[in-house]
Amino acid sequence: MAIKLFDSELRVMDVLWREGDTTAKRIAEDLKEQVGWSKTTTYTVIKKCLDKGAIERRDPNFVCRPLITREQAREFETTELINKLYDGAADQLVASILGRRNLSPEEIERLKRLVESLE
Amino acid sequence: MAIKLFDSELRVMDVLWREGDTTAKRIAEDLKEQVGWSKTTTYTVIKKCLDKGAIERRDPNFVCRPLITREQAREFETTELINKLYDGAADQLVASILGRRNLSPEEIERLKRLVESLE
DNA sequence: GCACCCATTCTATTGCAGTAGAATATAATG
DNA sequence: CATTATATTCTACTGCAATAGAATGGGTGC
Repeated sequence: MAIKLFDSELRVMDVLWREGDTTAKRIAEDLKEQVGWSKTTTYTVIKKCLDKGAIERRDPNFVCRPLITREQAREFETTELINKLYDGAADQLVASILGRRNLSPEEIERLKRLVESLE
Repeated sequence: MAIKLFDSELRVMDVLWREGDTTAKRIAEDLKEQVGWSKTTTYTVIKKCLDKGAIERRDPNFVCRPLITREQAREFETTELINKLYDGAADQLVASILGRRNLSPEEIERLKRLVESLE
């Protein structure tokens, strides 16, 4: 399940992740609204997603269903970043973020609890 | 200090981050070795870095010095990722990594201490 | 001061993501 | 059915990152 999704494809996926199974028509309407895409652009990108197995099509009505979860996409992109800039060490990325001090007190609190819950 | 560095540019920067100030000639040699780049490719990319202020040139000898730190580049790219896939919430990214369970016990231990040291 | 070699710049090519218009198929309507 | 409108596909264009060859410049030994 390691598929690179391009930015345009992520836009389509994002609609599906937020709204669940959705007709192509509806996706096109949403993205027209959200990012001004022509509807043919949306259909083209949907096709790319289908071709690479990121979504599947159900008929009638060209209903699109995501086959990749948001978490999978996150993991893929994050791993890519870690390899590109953090020498492949995930904890370096985490350390870097924690060291930035632009986290809110609430975020810190949540993270503390999260880390403690490990193990 | 918010400059987007492309992958090719990051290769040049990486040499500078690892080795410190370095002549263009030497960078070209390194990257020829490491990634098989033609030396003109390296010079072209160095020029891009110069133009966007990521490095500066000292003469004689075309010595390149990085003006952007590795940490700045990391922060930029990481923020980009967070905005693209994590709804702009840094802690979601951290949570996602922590939840992956491909961290070693040592890493977990280090992170625990790190998080606890936050205020 | 000239010829040669290497350093550097200039200019061009390529590949691909992003975008959408033209063409076609399918569904709705009278 | 025939006609129109809408949904869907096909094909093409564009911009730009990546890469490098050709052209130029500058130093060095003779």
